[in-house]
Order: sequence, then C-alpha cells, then structure tokens
Amino acid sequence: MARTVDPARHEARRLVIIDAALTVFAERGYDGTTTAAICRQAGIGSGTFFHYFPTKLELLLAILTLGIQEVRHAEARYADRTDALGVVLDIVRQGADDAADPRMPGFVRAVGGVMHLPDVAAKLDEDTHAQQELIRPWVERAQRAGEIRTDLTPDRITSWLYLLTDGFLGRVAVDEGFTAQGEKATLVETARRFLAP
Amino acid sequence: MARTVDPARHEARRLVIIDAALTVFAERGYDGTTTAAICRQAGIGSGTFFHYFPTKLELLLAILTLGIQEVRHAEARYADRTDALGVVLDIVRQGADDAADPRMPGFVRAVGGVMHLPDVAAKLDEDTHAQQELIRPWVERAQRAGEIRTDLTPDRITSWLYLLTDGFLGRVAVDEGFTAQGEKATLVETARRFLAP
DNA sequence: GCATTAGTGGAGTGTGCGCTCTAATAATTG
DNA sequence: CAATTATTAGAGCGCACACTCCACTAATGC
Repeated sequence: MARTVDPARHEARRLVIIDAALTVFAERGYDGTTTAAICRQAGIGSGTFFHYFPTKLELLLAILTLGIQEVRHAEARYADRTDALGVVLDIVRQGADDAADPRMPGFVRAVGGVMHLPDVAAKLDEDTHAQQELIRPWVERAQRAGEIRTDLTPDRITSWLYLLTDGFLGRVAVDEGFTAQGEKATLVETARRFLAP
Repeated sequence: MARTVDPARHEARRLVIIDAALTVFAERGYDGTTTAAICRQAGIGSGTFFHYFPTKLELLLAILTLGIQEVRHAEARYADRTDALGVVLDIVRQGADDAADPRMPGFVRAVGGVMHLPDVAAKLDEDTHAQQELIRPWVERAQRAGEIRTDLTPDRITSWLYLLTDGFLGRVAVDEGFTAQGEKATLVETARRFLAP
C-alpha cells in the first residue's frame, strides 16, 4: 500500500494555497473572495482546494494560526537583550516592517470584516495574547529600569503600543501618501514620546 | 391626485432603517447581514426596505454619507475659536466620544471588510477628505502660533492624528479592558505629546 | 364620493457560490 | 506487475439570500 508520499510536498502545496488566499483575501475581502478565485490564483482545481482545507473559513484560520506562530517564534529573538526600551522599540519597528507587505493592510481589514464569526474572534484573541506575552515583560523591565513612564500599568502601555502599530497599519491601508517605510521613523519617535517618563 | 404625504415621515422612516442597519452591520458585518435581518430589526417588510433603498449597498453608502455630513457640520462648531491647539485636541476628543457608541467599532470593521468595493472606497475617500479639511487649517494655525511641532507637514500631522483616533477605535473594538471613556484622557495626553514642539 | 399614487407586506424567483461527488492519475509498497 | 491509497480536476448540486412582483391599504386632491 502507498502512504503519504512526501510530507514536505504536502506542506509546500498547503503554503501555496495559503499564499494565494492571502493575496485574494487582501484584494477582495473574505466574503468577496470566491473559492474559485483562490483556486485560480493558486493554479489548482476546487477538488484540490477542499482536499487541503475542509472549508474556506478553515483556510482563513490557518493563515491566522501561521501569524500567531510567527509571533511566538519572535520571542527567542530578544531573549538575550538587556536594553528593555530598545527591545520595546524594536518590536514596534517590527510592526512597521510587517505593514510593508502590501497585502497586509487589506488582509487585516478582511479579517476585521468577519470578526463576528466566533472562530475568527477566538483566533484573534489568541493572537492578541501572544503579542501581549511578547511585549509585556519588556515593558515591565523598562519600567523597573526607569526608562519609561510608570503612571500607566504595563497592560495599558502594551495596549497603547498596539494602538500605534494597528493604527499605523490602517493608515497605510487607506492613505496614499502614508507609506510604511516613509513613516517608520516617525512611528518609533512617536512611541518614544508616548513612553517617555 | 395624491403626492408625497409627509416628507418628514418619509425621512423618519429612512432613519429608522438606517439605524437598524447600523446595529446589524456592526454585529454581523456587511455580508453577514441579511436584508431580512435589517427588516426584522427595523420592524418592516422587505418590500418597504427596497422601497426606501434600491440595494443593500446603497443603504451602507447612505450611512456613510450621513457621517460625512456630520463632519461637515462640525466645522461651524469651531469657527469662532482662536486657540488652535485647543481646537485640534477637541477634535481628537470628539473622536474618542464617537468611539463610545458601542456600535461604532463593529461598524467600522464592517465597512473595512467591504472597502474593496469601489463605491465604498470612494465614500471613505470623501470622508477622509472632509475630516482633513476640518482639522488641517487648525493644525496650520497652531504651527504658525508655535504651539506645536513644525518638523512635520500639516498633512502628515493630520494623518497621524487620524492614526491615533482610528487606532483608538480599533482598540476599543478588540480589547475588553480598553474603554472609550476610560482611555479618553490618555488619548488627549498622547496627542499632546505627539504634537509637542 | 372617486381617482390617483405613495407606502407596505410578503411570497416567490434567479443567481452565485461553497462544497460534494465521481472518476482518473500518480505514487508507493511488496 | 498488482494492489492500494494519496492526489488531482472539474462538473454539478443545494441552499441562502438579494431582489422582484403583486396585491393591498392609506392618504391626498378634486
């Protein structure tokens, strides 16, 4: 009997579909995207599509899951740092870099548009949590070191930093003259002003 | 022959439908909202619905148009002020107040989810324009008065102020512990820090 | 009163799309 | 080679839902 031919090939195919979906979702929104369009973009038939993902929604969730994993991997990147404020600002900088992928803003809007689906809401919650776990310890450390203001709790500061990066993302999505690379420096400077004691 | 019975009644009915739609859109997203659900919420039949609005999309656009008109009316409110920075911060404050309507964040996400429709994109452009025309003159005045920083152009400062209010709105939508009223003061304070020379 | 038309409801229709089903092919094992 | 199963494509099904249609009522003008 023949079993899984090549797990790597399977995974690669999965990623091709995910990448295609990311593109189309960003362009047309979630409901505006037909599974047929994803198949066309990925160069596959609908049979193949549903062989890899049971539903269109599961595909969206798979994309979100991938994002969460990326955030979790990022933790290791800062493990040996000692300059807490520097790490916080680097994470903010990373947010600006993420916004540079031209598909990102559209995709974020697309996800927002179906946030009322419980599964999507849950995944986004998980994402928020992962991001908070990434940044909060560094905020606390920076506070103890006296590098940043202490009149707000670490949780609120974290929320406000996400407010900045999320707003940044949204602005890039909407505003012609507002580019991720061009405004990155201002983002970091604004975060610095916000954090100042 | 009998002509329009009561224009006011007609307009009122229209507003009832608009209000119902705002509620349902915010809860379920645009595509997740059926015209039947709007009718149920508004207490009307589908015949009545399509008597007032030719399509579901036109209804959404009507809501956006209403918002634009509100922004335009706001201009008069500040006409006789002389403290430019104060006006700018008041406009920011107004943004926080708008976010206090519990339906607002959901509605904004819903609109974002269908931003790929050309008509929606056009209306949002118009909205952005209206808001810029509201705030930009005051930013310029504040710069000339030396009340705020001058290292960024008025356009960029305006964009960044919207980044703050939009991000604020998004945060209220997502974050349990982040309430419009509770964080309003921090929003104004953050705007002040951003604007400081 | 009659004529006319705005306003209203709801049954029904047509379409678009997510997903299923079938059938064929490729890959693997023994 | 045969046997088995993963993989692929695409035709088509069923359903949900935006919108149409028709019948009726209410209001107004004459």
